[in-house]
Amino acid sequence: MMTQTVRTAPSRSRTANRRIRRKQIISATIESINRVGFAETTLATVAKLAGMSQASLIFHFGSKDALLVETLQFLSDEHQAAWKKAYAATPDSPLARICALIKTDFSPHLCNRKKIAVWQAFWGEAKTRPTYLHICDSRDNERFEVMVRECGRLIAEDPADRRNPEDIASTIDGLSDGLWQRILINYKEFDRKDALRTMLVQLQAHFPNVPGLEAAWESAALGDKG
Amino acid sequence: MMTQTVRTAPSRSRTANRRIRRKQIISATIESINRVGFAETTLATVAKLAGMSQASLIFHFGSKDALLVETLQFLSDEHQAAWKKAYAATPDSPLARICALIKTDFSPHLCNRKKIAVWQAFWGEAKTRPTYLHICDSRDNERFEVMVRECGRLIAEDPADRRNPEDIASTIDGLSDGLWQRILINYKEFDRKDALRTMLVQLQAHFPNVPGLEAAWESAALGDKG
DNA sequence: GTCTATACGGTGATAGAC
DNA sequence: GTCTATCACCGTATAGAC
Repeated sequence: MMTQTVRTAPSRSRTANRRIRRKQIISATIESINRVGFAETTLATVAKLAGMSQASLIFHFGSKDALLVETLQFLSDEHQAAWKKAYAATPDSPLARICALIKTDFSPHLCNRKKIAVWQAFWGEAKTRPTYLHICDSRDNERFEVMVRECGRLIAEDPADRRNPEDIASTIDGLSDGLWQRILINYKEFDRKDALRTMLVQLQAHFPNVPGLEAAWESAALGDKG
Repeated sequence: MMTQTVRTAPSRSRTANRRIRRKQIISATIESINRVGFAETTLATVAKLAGMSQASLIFHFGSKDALLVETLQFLSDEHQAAWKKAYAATPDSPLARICALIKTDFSPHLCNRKKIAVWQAFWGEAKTRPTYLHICDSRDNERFEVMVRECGRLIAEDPADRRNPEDIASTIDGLSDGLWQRILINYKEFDRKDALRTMLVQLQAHFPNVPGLEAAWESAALGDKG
């Protein structure tokens, strides 16, 4: 049963090819949702963008529904990997970490009209598709918990500060989501940089007496690469 | 050519019936998007909920696309009428008006999972449908301008306050949008009342030295009826 | 105005050659 | 694994009776 270890190279290359193909198809799905929308995305539109036949999509994913779920999962994993990487690369200071988490959300790699359009499309379908709802909910919750913890630590630095960390984290994460939407809808007057400035304004309002907030904000990397 | 003025009553009743029918169909469309989602909403699902044939829907709206556009327009008009009514019914104080605008957004009549699901569905399709984009953009912009003006007046009450009213208004409106989304996705842990509390937390952060903020917040009506 | 019946194109998925 | 050909089904919209 274990003799296949003699030659693993071909097997590795096979699964590598498999992953590359799947990634190609998922990218084409994202591109299709971006160009023609979720409701108009069909196997035909995806196959054309991926440069292969509809039958190949079914071969690799089993069904259109499964492809869409895996596309959403890909975006969710990408987002999670990005903020976790930025978090890990940031010194253990609540202020620095809050800034890093926020800035990651608005890095060009994650925050562009194409990706936002696709996220928005999945959110729009989430209520009637339990699988989507679960993926979207998990994405938000894990990051929210980290944000609550860091806000709690920052608040605790001032013993007189009695605010609830969850409330502060809710305004931060909530504003992130709302500004993403505004970038998509009101793109002629509001872009990524406007959103970053707005996030800083809110942060300053929450922590007017914390020294070095602007410095921490400026020095936080955008964390461009996922 | 003008003799039909002799009897306008039947004509009025005809157009009244027409409006009632159209309203019925739009309500059924909202219900369908809420139940089966935008992508799965068909003339068949709407017709069944409306209790009439598919041909009747086409007769009244011309096409499925036109019906969807008019449904979005209906929601937009409803939202606009609600905040304008609340605004008009509020004393001419910037603080009271800001509170009224915020609270209207979270009144049960506008802010429930059914309506949010439908808005979210249209936002998800907005990027690829210029008509949707235009309606959504107009909805946001007009309210935003009022919010900017009232924030400006409130800021001006303190001559030392040099903040930009647009930035403050962006955080308020942006958070409203983000919390709507969270109510939809994370409904088990976050509802309308949580959202209202979160909005107040942000407002307090922006205006910690404004006297009577909590009182103004409490006395602002929810503006339940559109 | 509202219905039933239907035209017609496009949809996801399968079969089978290579 | 990937393709072409094909299937059964469902989508919007129309025609025409009432």
